[in-house]
Amino acid sequence: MKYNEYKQLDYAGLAEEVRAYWKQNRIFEKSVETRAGQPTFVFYEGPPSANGAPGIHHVMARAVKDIFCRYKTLQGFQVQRKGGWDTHGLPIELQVEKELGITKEDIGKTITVEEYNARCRETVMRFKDQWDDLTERMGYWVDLNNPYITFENQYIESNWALLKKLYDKGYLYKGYTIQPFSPAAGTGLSSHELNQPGTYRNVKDTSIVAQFKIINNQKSAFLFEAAAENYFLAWTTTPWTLPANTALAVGKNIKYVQVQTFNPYLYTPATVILAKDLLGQYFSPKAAELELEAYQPGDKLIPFKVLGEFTGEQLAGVEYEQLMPYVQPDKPAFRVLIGDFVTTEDGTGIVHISPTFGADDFRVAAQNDIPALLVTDEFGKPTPLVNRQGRFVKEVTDFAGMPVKNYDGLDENDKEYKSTDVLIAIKLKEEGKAFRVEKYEHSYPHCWRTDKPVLYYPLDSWFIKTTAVKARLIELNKTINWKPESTGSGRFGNWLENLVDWNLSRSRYWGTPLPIWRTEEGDQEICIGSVAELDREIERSIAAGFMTENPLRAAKKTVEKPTGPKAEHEVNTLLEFAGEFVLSPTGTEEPRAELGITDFNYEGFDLHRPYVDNIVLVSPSGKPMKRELDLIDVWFDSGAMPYAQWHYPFENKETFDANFPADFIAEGVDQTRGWFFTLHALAVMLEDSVAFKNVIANGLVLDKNGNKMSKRLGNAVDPFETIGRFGPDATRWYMIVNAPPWDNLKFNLDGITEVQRRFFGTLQNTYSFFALYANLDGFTFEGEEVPVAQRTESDRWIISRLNTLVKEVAGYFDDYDPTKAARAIQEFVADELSNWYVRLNRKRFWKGELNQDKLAAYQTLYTCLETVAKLASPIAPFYMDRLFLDLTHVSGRSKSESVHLELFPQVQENLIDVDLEQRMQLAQSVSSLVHSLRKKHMIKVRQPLSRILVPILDEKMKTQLQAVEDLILSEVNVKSLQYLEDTTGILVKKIKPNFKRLGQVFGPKLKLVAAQIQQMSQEDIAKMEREGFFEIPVEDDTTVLSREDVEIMSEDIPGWLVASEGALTVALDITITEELRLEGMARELVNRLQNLRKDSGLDVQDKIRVFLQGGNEEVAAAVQAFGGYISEEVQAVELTLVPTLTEADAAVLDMEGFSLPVRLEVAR
RNA sequence: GGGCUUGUAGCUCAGGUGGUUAGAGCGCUACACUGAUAAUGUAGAGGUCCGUGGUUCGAGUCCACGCAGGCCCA
Repeated sequence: MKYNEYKQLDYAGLAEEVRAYWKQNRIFEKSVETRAGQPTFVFYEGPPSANGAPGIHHVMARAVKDIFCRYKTLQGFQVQRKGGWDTHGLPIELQVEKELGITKEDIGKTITVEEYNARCRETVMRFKDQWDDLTERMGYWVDLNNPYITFENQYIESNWALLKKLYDKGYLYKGYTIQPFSPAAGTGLSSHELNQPGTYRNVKDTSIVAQFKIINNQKSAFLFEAAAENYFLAWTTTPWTLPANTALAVGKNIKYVQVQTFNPYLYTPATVILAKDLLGQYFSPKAAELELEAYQPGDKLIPFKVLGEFTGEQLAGVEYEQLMPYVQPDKPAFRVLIGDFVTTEDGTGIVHISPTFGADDFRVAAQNDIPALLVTDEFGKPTPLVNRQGRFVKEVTDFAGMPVKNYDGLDENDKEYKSTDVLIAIKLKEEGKAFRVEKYEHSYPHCWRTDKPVLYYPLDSWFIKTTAVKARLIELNKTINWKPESTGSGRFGNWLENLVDWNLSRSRYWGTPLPIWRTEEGDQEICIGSVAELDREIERSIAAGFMTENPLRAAKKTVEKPTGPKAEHEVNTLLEFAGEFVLSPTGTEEPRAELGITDFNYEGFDLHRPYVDNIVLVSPSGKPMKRELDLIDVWFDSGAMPYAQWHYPFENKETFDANFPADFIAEGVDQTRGWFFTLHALAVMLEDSVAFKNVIANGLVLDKNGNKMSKRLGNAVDPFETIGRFGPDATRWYMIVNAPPWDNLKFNLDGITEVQRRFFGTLQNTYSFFALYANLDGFTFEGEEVPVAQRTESDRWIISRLNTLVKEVAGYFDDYDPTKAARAIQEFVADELSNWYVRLNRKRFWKGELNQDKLAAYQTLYTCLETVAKLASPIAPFYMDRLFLDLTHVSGRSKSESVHLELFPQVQENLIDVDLEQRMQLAQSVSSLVHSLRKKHMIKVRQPLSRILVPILDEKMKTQLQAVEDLILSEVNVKSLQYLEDTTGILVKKIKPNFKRLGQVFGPKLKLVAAQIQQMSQEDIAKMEREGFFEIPVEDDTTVLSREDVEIMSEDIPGWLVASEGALTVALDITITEELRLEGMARELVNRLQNLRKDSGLDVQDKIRVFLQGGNEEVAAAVQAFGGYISEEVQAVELTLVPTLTEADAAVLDMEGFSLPVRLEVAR
């Protein structure tokens, strides 16, 4: 049997062949099956959304996932990889709306929710085929046949079960969030709607800088040392929110000043606090000269005096009196907080906080336990001080019923018109609570439907009370191994530190419905946790007369052909897809009590809107309950994936237990607050556990110039094209070797070419070299292995390096650092295996019979190749599998069908020889220095030289060098190596202070000492070497230097050619004797004859007869002296000098200076 | 605006705990080698280590403040 030989390797074609082989032989499945019963390594697939085409960054992300799953499989773990699809969410809705040319407004009008959702269901899987294709082509092993799909009923049911569990623990509650709200339209607006063109407009509003009176207590005492009355100045462009103020925010590092001055409207003395940077906005420099005492009420210039300066941090916690005391809070408020959103760009550097009317305000208040001001409406429900019509509630007596913006359509140009903001300003001025009132022009959002101003307003929302487990979230996060570490402690850690409750609600259509049914008054509700429970409740509702039939058991319905202004084909598409899931009979007539959960026909109903919305349940007191219309955040879908992918807790309990938590996940760093968080939050709340133990947060894939890839800019790289051109292995290798996955990758196709040449090309060359000669010699690795101890120095060296490599690579993979693993492998293959081991040992492979030495060479090289194939197989799965199989098919050393079914190589510590690795390094350095000397003096390597001289520093160095002496001599073509032991008087030496050591002793005096050392003469150095110490003067004193305080190295040997590298010095004798000259000539002849052999198309094993034309004395002498050597090298059975050769049958060798006719005959 | 992160040769990247001549590969130039040959070796050119301050005998490395790019959040 022969090793496969390749003329020219097509990497992409090879990968396709291997892919087909895997498919045919079910290698992926076997890689999981054969590990049954072994410890599991759990991996979670973060589900991609298939509503867009995959990009090159997905290749990156998935390569990272794949590498560790393959690696752990090699380590003997069973690694199940269930694929998944994320199918809900706003992007899908927006895409559908764009395609149909509709807006959210049309849903329920020109298109039914049913049709709309059918369209979403179709759209979301549109690119599934492309995704599956890429997955296979790039070699990402994941189970595509049984993926979890978030829109399936079972998945939704699992979500419901989890929500119910949270509900039962009291973690699910209804509250509010601050959202854009249009009182004129009576509806909330999405950020998408707010981003419509024309919604933001420049308007002139009344802005107020209000004075908040500081309470004198322990916290604020430092302010009252200088003044008896102090006020905070806070600016707002929405004065209508001032009655709802409950706090003020300052910037932690912003500087604030305390300023004594006068109120400009009442002319009363006032000491105010504001940001130092903004002092100039409120106080004229011209007034700085004025005396406070000279101030007369009504003076245009108001004098001021800075009394003190503080940071925001010092002001935090200071309390003040409520500005407009209409409504009282239910817990302590009116305090200064630190807010990261505070700036000194405008205003006063102090921000007024009204938790009901600002998103920042709400968040910072919640984090600091500051209440919002609320009143109770006629239904007993808490409401803010402004109602849903945009008017003040009656409790705000002075302004009761007034619209906070001009919702009555009054003419604002009318002289009599006064906005509510202006009325508030007037009141504050009168009370001495306004420091400045002025018109302010800014950009403010307006409702795209009514053109009226939008308010930021609290809207009902369902929350998961993540803050209740905040401490535990933080604690458990510390047990997670984050790559890079900073994402876990920094970005994710900080996020947890500033945690707010998880807002679950989404006012949309295509997603998992919130399974909560409520009475109209909200006094009774039920959270449904399963289809069975819903079924029971429906039956109760039917009994109570609220429903007539149970859709979970209903007969098949068909979708009515929609009417309306839609294109015919769209209607058909809708019908087509609707048909796949519309209700069909369950076929069961059993009484409901007997219905087991799995008895439901999950294809027979749909848990999406609108079907669930049509279900009306009955409350314990007999009232109807309707579903809360919200959908839940899609992030819940993906965070629930550890449970829902198995339809847990309804099925697969054992599978779930065996696969929770994950050992490893990997996604983009942008998932920090997305998937990483929702996985973590749900696991902590539901299981009091982490959801994953190791996580790689990978960076972005940018174009080669570091710009984001986008279709619009046309710089996006097509993954199919790239893989088709370079093959998946080089693509993956490039991505991994170039930069750690968590750094952004500047993706450059040239880089793949380079990787292909440098790594794959070199490895393939090495394999081809091996295969060529192994086939000739019939080497199949049969019989005994030559004991490593009996192999050559270089064999043992490469085997030692190989084992070191195995250890390193396993360490890097274990540490989730694939880049270091790839770099180590690449360096080994290119520099050590190919450019040193193979180069030095070439002759052993093609010279002579298959003796033990040759066998050892084959075995060594084979072992290296096979081991490299295993080590690199997680990263380059196709190529390495082919390499592995090409080797093992002949050797039979493994019967595995694939390298991916193998076990990772075990390091053999006893084969690692550090001394040997060191001396080979020495050999490489010496050779490199000799090469460099030859180069400098234009002496070809073919010209033998007589000797090298190496000054040795100690005995060990000598022994080390002696062991590799032959290697060096043959590599550099020199006859002998001499060791120079007593160097005194021969070597010129250089001395250098050991700064690290001396620095610690002398500190500031180091410079003096160093100067003294550098002035030491050759005699001084010799004395120091002899006696082991040396005295030098330092200032008035002397100090004794020991041998360790300095470094001494050779610099020159007079009369020799010298080169040095660090402490190593090499001298070369370049005298060329007659003998050497003839040998050089012989080598030239060998070289020319070899070329001729090759040019004549001879096979490497052909024997020849050589006839050289006589007449040249040099040639004659060389043949005379080295005929045997020449014959052996060129495999000549005869080497003869003949008087004349006719031009017809002779070739002419160019011998640099003369021509030499020659005739070759193949000897049969 | 905030949090996190990156910035070292033309390009891609290394540079534990501070130590005086800052490295590698690619690319470029020159030379050599030639039974691995679309390979290989040797040498050379190429650096304000993003900037400014500071700590230190000594800073690419530590600290502060900036600048530029990126991500997330607002």
